[in-house]
Amino acid sequence: MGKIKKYHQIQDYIKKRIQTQKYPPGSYLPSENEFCVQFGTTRTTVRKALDELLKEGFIEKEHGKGSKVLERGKYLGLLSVKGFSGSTDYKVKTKVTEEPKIVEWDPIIVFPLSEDEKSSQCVYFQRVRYIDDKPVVLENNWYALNALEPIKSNEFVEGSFFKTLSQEYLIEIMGAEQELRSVKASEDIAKKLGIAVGAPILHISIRFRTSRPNLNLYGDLYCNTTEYPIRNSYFL
Amino acid sequence: MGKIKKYHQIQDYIKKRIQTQKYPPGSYLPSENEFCVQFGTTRTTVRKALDELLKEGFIEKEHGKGSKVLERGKYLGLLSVKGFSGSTDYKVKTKVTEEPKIVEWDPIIVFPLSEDEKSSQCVYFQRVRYIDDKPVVLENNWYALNALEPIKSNEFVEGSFFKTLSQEYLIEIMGAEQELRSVKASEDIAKKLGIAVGAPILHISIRFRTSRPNLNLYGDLYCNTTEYPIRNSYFL
DNA sequence: ATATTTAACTTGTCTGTACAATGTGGGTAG
DNA sequence: CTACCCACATTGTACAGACAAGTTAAATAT
Repeated sequence: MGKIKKYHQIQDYIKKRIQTQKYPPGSYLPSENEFCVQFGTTRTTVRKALDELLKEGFIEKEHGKGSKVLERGKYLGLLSVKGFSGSTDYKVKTKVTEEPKIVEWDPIIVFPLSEDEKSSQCVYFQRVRYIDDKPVVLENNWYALNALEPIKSNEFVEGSFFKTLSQEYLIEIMGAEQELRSVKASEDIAKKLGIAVGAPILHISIRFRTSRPNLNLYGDLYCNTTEYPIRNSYFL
Repeated sequence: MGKIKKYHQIQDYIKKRIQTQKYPPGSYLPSENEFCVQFGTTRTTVRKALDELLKEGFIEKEHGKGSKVLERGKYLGLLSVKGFSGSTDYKVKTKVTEEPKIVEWDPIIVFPLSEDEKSSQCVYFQRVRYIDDKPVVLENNWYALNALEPIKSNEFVEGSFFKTLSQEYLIEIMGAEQELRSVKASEDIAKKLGIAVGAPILHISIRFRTSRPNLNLYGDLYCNTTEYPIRNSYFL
């Protein structure tokens, strides 16, 4: 064997089939013994692969039953508007207010760009999130053009940019850094969120790290938290 | 063997020695083979125990060298003031403005209390965090009296409440939920943080889950983010 | 028909072994 | 003295097998 690790091959094989919905969320993977036969290996190695997928949040294991495929993107630790995921209390709608287009980097991004990113132009788009038909979050996004092609918003899988990355490009979010500030709403933001100028607004700057080496996603969010606070939970 | 799992015994043994500083941060654990001899088992089992400690963030492994004890509380996902941990750019000081005392639950806590907690009184204390001698964070904390005795602030290990929990009571933080709001500073808060009334302030409500079954720690924080934004990063 | 038992299948724990890959320090050759 | 090499300790990967524990559905007994 060269440098390729067997458990890593198995892990990637299964991950790819999950991402492309060949193992859809909620379904059970083939049993460990079936994978052993398929890959001509032992349970130790198959279990190592499944353990990795467990840590990455792709599957969950049920003693005596099997390994179940999870809905990816219940992002642990990711900030989300209270009631966003799972809860059906609120109707969340997203409107793309600026179609993805190629522009220069915006100096508003607080994170230092890599040389690779600086040398490239970037793709920018803007969305507004509505809850109960009221605008709550204004979201700006950027990424380097040389790391990922522009994606038209009407090509978004189920209207979601992140789902598109996972299912169409096999790119996963590996982590993120965020900076939070409480600021007064500017005239422009106040107008877009339908609030008074000077009202307290939560400003969040995010850098998402992805599984594609040179691809970072940058976000700049403005949240009206008076009615819907931002939630964040993490475990382990 | 009954129901006790061998790897769990080893895991707990090592964890306890880390918590009580018998394996201090930065040091290396005995090798896997040494643990094998000590516990009369095989490397597979020892490695399983170490894997768990790895996931819990107690150790980190270095190929060819050994397992190094980590400083606990490089809080994955926990909100921290930019530059707080590790960075020596800022001098962070903490002042206890309200000594731990027994009071009734404050209705400001946004999380629902358990029946067990409601039936108990609670311990309350307040601290102010200073960076470069300027007040930046006002922090209120509560926990149920029937889950943990009151701890005097002069008994805090290195002035830290969380270090005290870990080292003196072997209680670890298992996770947390947070709610973030951008609000206007009230008169009281403005005075304590030395800012103007009505200035935008980041209000964070936290519930920490701990390894002690009935113990939750509740926090209510007010942050002046104009100079020092709040940072939050997570990975995996 | 209903309740119980059994068998088959699944994941979880553990033993024992072997070799690969990495890091360290000492010895050797230049 | 320096640079290289080698033996050694450590963690990483993988194999093969055994039994425990939880789940499910079919077979059996009532």
